[in-house]
Amino acid sequence: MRVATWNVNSVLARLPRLLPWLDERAPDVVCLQETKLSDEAFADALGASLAERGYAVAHHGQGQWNGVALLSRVGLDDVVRGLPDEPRFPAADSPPDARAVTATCGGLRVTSVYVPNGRSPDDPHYLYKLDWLAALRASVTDPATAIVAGDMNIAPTDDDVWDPALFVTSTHVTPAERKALAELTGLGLRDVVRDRWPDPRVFTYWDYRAGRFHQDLGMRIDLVLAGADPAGRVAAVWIDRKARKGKGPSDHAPVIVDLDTAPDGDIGPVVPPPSAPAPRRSRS
DNA sequence: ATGTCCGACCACGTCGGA
Repeated sequence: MRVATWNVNSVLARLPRLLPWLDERAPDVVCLQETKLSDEAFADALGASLAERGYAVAHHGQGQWNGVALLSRVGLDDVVRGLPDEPRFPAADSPPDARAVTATCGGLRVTSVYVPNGRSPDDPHYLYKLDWLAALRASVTDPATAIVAGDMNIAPTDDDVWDPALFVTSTHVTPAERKALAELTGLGLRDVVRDRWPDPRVFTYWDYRAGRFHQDLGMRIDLVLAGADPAGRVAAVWIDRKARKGKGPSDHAPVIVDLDTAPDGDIGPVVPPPSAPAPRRSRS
């Protein structure tokens, strides 16, 4: 089962990249962030194309900003939009941002998250970010079968930033944010990209400006956090840098995780074992 | 400081957000 997360920075602007990417990578479960559409507009723009490809969809959108979605072709059940008791910004009676959507897909409880940016450590939005992370942690009730994936807007360590010195006064790297993330992973969630790729300079986001992608000056802020069950079945993990290249990319690259099928589980298509004989090709 | 992109809007340029 292939699980992916991608901050698309407007799903409408990214349609010419998203649909070919789905066809090429064939993920079974996709967490999208920053769709920037209402639920109605998302259904109008993508409903038919996704149904054609076999995806069930749970979109949680608000229009101009934010917006998250889950696409799945291994089941999509018990959808929950938002987080229980999620904080609101700028005031407690403001409408909630569309930043999380959860469903059961292929036997896993998957949440697509778009953590608040924080803007700067002295901004009220930063405190909102910390509160939101606490609500996210509280929402994970069964860590063993959970996957929390998306744009965390936190670089877990200095190895996840192209130049830590430039970020000392910035959000994304502060001890409080990293502590909030550590408390989330402390539930028993593995950062599976870091497990697989322990060296520095493994990035998922590069600013559009100043040729940052070309120079590989990025950050790793898009994470796949996996509970014991999925983490124990990780077969492959990579950051799909190809999707960041070419014409009209998002500023984020997708993160892709392949899970082996459990021996007795009903969690999706079975991958043929490597020993299976290759299909004979007819010459014509 | 800031070489870009995105969506909105009393829209054809400017602005907030990232």
